[in-house]
Amino acid sequence: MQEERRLAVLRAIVEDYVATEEPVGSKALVERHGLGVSPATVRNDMAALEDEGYITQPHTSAGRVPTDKGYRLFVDRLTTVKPMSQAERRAIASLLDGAVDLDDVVQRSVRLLSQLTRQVAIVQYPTLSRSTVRHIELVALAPSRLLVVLILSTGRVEQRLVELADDLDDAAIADLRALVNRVANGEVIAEANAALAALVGTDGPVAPATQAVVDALLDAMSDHRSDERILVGGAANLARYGDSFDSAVRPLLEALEEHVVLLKLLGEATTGEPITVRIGHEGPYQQLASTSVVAAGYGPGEEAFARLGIVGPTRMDYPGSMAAVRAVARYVSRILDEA
Amino acid sequence: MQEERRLAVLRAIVEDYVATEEPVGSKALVERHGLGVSPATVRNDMAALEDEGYITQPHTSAGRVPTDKGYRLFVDRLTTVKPMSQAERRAIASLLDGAVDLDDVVQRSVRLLSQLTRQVAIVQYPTLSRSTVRHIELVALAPSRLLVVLILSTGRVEQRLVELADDLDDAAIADLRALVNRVANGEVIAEANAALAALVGTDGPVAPATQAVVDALLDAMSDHRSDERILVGGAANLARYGDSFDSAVRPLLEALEEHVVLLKLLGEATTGEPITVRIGHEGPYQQLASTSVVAAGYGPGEEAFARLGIVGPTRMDYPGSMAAVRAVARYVSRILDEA
DNA sequence: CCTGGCACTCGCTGGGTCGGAGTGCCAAGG
DNA sequence: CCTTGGCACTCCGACCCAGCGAGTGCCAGG
Repeated sequence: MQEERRLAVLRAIVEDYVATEEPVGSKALVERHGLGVSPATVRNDMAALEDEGYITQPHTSAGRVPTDKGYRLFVDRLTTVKPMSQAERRAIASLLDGAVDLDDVVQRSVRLLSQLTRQVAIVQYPTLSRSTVRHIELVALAPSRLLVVLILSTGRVEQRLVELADDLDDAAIADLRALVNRVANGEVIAEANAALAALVGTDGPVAPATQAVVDALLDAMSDHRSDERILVGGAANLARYGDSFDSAVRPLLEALEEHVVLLKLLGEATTGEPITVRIGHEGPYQQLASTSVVAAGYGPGEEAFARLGIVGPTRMDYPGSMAAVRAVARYVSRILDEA
Repeated sequence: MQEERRLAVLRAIVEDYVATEEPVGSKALVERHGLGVSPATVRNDMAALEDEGYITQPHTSAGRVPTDKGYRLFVDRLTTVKPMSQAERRAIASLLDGAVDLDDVVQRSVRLLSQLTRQVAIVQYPTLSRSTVRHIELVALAPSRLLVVLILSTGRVEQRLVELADDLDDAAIADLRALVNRVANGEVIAEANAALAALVGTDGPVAPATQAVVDALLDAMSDHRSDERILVGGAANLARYGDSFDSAVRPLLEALEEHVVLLKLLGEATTGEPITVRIGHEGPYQQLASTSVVAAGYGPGEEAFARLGIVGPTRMDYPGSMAAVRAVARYVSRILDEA
């Protein structure tokens, strides 16, 4: 069955090219992999694969290199996400279990991912949108200064400083605290937002202090920064790119600063598949044509409410990266479940 | 006065080399700077400067390049930190004034510094050690689950989740809250730490809930991570290094991941001078021999309690970098003063 | 002490050669 | 019909070599 062998040849090409970073020729291929056929046969297959657009040669009379389309086929049909070894699982679990709070979980995840895959890792902070209000605290710093602290179910804490026009005594603060907590506690952000807005939106006059505190809360909740926050790590791995500095490292280095771009990369396909792979040109960013993204959603329960992943050269170890990303996403989800 | 002219020659060499990134020869020097002497004269001066170790030639019959010692002399004696332009000051002020909390201040500072200097920027989060306890909040998430929130004067918020062996009612929680706040509020971290420790250190039996809460607080306060936290930004500027990828970019990229190393770089000379410059080899890290650090302390009041700065190639615009670092440090200090 | 002149050094550039890896094609064999 | 060995061809990359030019060091004269 020659169709099957052709796919085996493609797989071999991808694996060899990923390993050696050099165009792979027919002779080396039959030697390194036990294909059981002659180089000439492989050459025929390679010609066919090239016709179909799965591989290409950098120049006449050089070996073959996988195209983006070739990687795509490899990822979709020629590989299964290999499970992590027992030791790796333990390492992941022990590192993540030591986290003390949400920020720490995110930081550790980034480090973990970048070390496991030896690529640049990206972890999005859990978005506010699906979390609920756990508690609102008002602290009087001075008679006319109030610290408003918003604690969310994801463990995120937002704070705002409020200057009041007139002084408030403890009882008034307690009343206000009780009021906002009664209205907002346990609600999803959007609901809490609406409820608080309604509180001051009624016709009757509203105490200026209430107004100020509610404003601060609305500001903290609608804070888009939190939705867009991500953490990047492992940039040192870019140093291993070796060649192709201009074509790959430079644009990526620039993209890493643009968190909005990274979010788009991570979030391109939020639905369906548990793990998504974007390869090379498959995306709106021409400058990132030679980089790939492996990402997965994570979050407590079934619903993924934030994403994490890695970014690397198209020439990367996809099975390994996918396994690492999936494993870390699972463990982080579990941690969040427990919290 | 030939001594003076020699220094002028050194200054001209540094400036030209920084601008062109190429060894500078005697002829180009007299043309680009109005030195008023002939190339031959400059050559004599250059020979003398080379004897003294301030400049060197990459190979015979090439132009001269400043040595670390030459940069040092340049920074110490040949340059004054030029004040920022009015427009730049306004830009700094307006960008930093928009910050909503401490994290935001740090993030904006990094962005600002990296944009102003076009180098990699590093900002250390204010250390806990000199901040005071503003408020401690206890939130009952469930009868046996308590969220402990520690709010510090610097605006930092630490939180810990505490699982209690037995349930606590609201009154008990209120009592406990009042107790820890009475003991710790307004105290410097170290004092609060001691006071809290004393609370459970006495001979008499202590309620397990109190013990658990105090443990969580002590943990949060002694948290060394906070002392070591820094934010890095502007790594994309590394792409401009162009040449010397292996010698400069790679080790620096690796160092950027090692926050401990960065802290050492930033903190090397905490005292004395308002702004410190480490040039090339002047430090324990051989791999960073071709990078320089410009850093300054910042903090409310007179005392600097954290540092910020930039990292770049030894071949950098020192006057500009120093001006930017100093300006940002001042503005951040002012912001913290107000908060 | 500065300056013009002069011989010298040495890295960089461009052209030309050569070897080797790899290909495509073809004819023969299973 | 697929596979295989053979063979001519292509083309990259390494190597060598010469010429150029920027820059230097030194010296003698002002």
